[in-house]
Amino acid sequence: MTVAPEHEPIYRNAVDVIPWEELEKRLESGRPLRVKLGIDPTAPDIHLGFVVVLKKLRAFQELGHTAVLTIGDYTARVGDPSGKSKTRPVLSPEQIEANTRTYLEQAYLVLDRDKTEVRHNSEWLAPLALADLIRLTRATTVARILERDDFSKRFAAGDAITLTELLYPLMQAYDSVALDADVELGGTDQLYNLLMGRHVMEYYGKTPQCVLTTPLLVGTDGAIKMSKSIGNYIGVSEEPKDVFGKAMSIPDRLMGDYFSLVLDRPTPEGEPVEQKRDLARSLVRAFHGEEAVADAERTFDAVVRREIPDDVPEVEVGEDESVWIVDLITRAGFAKTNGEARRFVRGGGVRLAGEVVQDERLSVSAADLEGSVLQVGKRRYARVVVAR
RNA sequence: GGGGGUGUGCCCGAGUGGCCAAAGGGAGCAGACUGUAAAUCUGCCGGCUUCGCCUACGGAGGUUCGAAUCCUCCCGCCCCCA
Repeated sequence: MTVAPEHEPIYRNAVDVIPWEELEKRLESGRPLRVKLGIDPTAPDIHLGFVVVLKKLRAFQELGHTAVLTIGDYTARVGDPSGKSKTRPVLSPEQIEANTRTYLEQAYLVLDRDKTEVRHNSEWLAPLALADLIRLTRATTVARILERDDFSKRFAAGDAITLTELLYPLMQAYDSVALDADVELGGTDQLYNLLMGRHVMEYYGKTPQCVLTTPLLVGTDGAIKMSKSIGNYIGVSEEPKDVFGKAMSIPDRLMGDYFSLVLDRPTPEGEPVEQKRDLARSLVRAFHGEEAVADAERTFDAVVRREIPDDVPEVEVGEDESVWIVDLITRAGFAKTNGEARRFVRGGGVRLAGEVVQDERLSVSAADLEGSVLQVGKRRYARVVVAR
């Protein structure tokens, strides 16, 4: 069996396609496939790492298939205890709903709204009775669950694994049963869960879904996969200037990944800096439109040249105050504690009106401060305004 | 149900009565260099208007002039047996 050329966008960059012959057969059948992608509404924003798999879903849509975006509202309510011993805070229905809303809005930056079916897994998980759950648990065995890499590692390391966590793959798999998924997409870290979907569908007498995984995008730190909690992410709804700046801070060696996985085009020829500018512009364009590009780039250049950007945030001081420099830094939100602010000054990282502040005890009257720009570190600025 | 182990700063991890705000490493932040890259070097890295004070070594008590270090109880986690 060979792959039809028009299906190339489906397979491009895919890591696992299981079983590919079956997927090919279904693609060939001419019927619109139900392509499932699950998202957990645990954080309010989508970042580039998720865009990778969204793009893949989009590729299916382009070929006329149905994207089934599955919101894990029920699973979010239970609270996924994955990762170490900390139980994640259980989200309230309101938070979940709010997250879902922004999620969808952002997802439609990539997806075709008209070919997207949005479902919530509370729809079928909430009504499950204990007997139903027990039936579901019989679909697999402890050994099978534990063979999964992260579980086996944690088990071997003697870390805690809650029963809820063990149930997670089953719940996700049950989503596929309820949705009659033809294909389920996910990052490579989802492979196990996706395969569980196949297994459980079969157990319920359904035709097992095909599974396709996409690579995990490494974050801006160049070290590990992009994640909100690590802070190495670029969010699709971030300010254009931040998207641009963060893109410029990605290590050179990741250019190829970003072009191919996020922008879906080959890395252009040229110097690394130029490639990166291209990337930065393209990202801003994709999420904020062409008109935001020039401005973001201008701001970036100004910051690099250590000029003061046009739109600096303001710090307010009282009319008659004499303001201590350390306090000013904290008030501007550049330091969480006075101690931290003090350290910035000691380290020579603070400028006021262009002058490096030498003495952490410096105090300046509000009148003298008015209009001056406070700079902390290389690229954080605030303009002092007097409240009257 | 029984037995054993363990709990240190963002993370890992030393420390077993004073010299401990606590070694070392990682992460992070700031500075130099630069392309908001990589590598390297330097400094900082509990709080406080800081030559001092306060809070801290799972929690609560206790012993002591003095405890992260010793004792008691409690809690969490892990392992083994049942």
